Amino acid sequence: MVKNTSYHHGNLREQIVKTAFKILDEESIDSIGVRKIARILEVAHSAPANHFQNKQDLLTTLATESFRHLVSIIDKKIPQSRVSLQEAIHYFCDTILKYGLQYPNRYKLLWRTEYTDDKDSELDEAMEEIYVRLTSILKTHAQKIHTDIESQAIAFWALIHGYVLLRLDENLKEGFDEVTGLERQRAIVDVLINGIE
Amino acid sequence: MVKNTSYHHGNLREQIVKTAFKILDEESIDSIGVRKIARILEVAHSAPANHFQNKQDLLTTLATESFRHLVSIIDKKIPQSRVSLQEAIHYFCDTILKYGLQYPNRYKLLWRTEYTDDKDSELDEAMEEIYVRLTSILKTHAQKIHTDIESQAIAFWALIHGYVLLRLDENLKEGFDEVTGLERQRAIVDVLINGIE
DNA sequence: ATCATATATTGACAGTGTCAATTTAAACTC
DNA sequence: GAGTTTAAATTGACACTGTCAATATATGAT
Repeated sequence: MVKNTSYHHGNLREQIVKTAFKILDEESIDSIGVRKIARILEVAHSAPANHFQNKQDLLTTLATESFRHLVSIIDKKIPQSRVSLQEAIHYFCDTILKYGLQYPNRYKLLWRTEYTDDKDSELDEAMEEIYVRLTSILKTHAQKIHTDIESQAIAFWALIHGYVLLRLDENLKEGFDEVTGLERQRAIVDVLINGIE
Repeated sequence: MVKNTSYHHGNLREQIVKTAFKILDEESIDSIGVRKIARILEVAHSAPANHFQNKQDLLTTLATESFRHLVSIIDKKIPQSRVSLQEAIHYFCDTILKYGLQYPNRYKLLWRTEYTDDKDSELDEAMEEIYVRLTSILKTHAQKIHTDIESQAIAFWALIHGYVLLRLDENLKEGFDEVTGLERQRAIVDVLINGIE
């Protein structure tokens, strides 16, 4: 199915990324291995080296693509400026949570810089786009906000980011968060919105 | 120095934990290895197996001890009930951030359940204590808070936890958080306090 | 002093990531 | 179209890793 009679694979790089994502989604970050991927694709254990310098390079590619994917999701139905600040913030936060719940390991990979190459400018720029989306929401409603917009952005980002990770790592002990779905998230985000208005 | 002329090491378990913490603090979670530790302690590569079933078991011990350590720090000068809610919350959050900045890899290990044994009840209980500390602060000032105390607790915890991780993972892009020290943290926590009062 | 137990050793196995040297296929040039 | 260059895949090696089984040794209890 994947095997190709020709010596040259043709689109091996693409297949490697695809397989790596599959392992990432079905298992974990640490389950990703270059030899394992090569075995799955029925190719020599060292074949991936032609397309990725090393494992970190591969993970950096996964992170960069994931960032772009997430940004594209956000942009798909980004609220117009006429909606309320609350609506816009909730849209942003809901999208992040939804993505995290759907792709837990991708979400973790996005922010764990020890796995990726911190000198990679493409990754840097892809990540930056997330912050741009959030700050632009706050800026369009700046008239409602008193004081420092940067602190507000960091506050919202820390809140939603922390909550998503707590959910993904199952750090909210039993009974501590039996409210599922988006309800809890809406509640805590509302507290913060209440704090800035 | 570590080497002991006797066949039996005497306190090998203790030494393993100590060495593991050293590697954790100076390098990373993934740098911890049972063979590596054995090499450092000049014992056979399989000696640690007598004290820890496997690597996960060792990491679970590190996490449990770290939780207890963190709780002991919190308890050392936990504010009395007479201080303001704001003071009490700031004390809690500052302590968490300070610990995270001092022991970044321990902090990460605490919440990354994929490294530890999620069936370990000791670890569970040690973690639970953190939440107990936070909720008790909110409860002693319950009169000032309107609505759902659980959501408030989760909101604060998500905010501080998220902020600490953003700092540790260096996810706050350049210029996005040039305010160092506790200043930024105080600012975002104040926003949330403002939201609940 | 003997025996049981706890602890440490040795050796093996299947993995891993990353090199270097080699072979093959495709692409480009004359 | 033939010859050469270049890209991509292969093979083999190296030094690691965690874990298991079999063995050896020392300690503590009887």
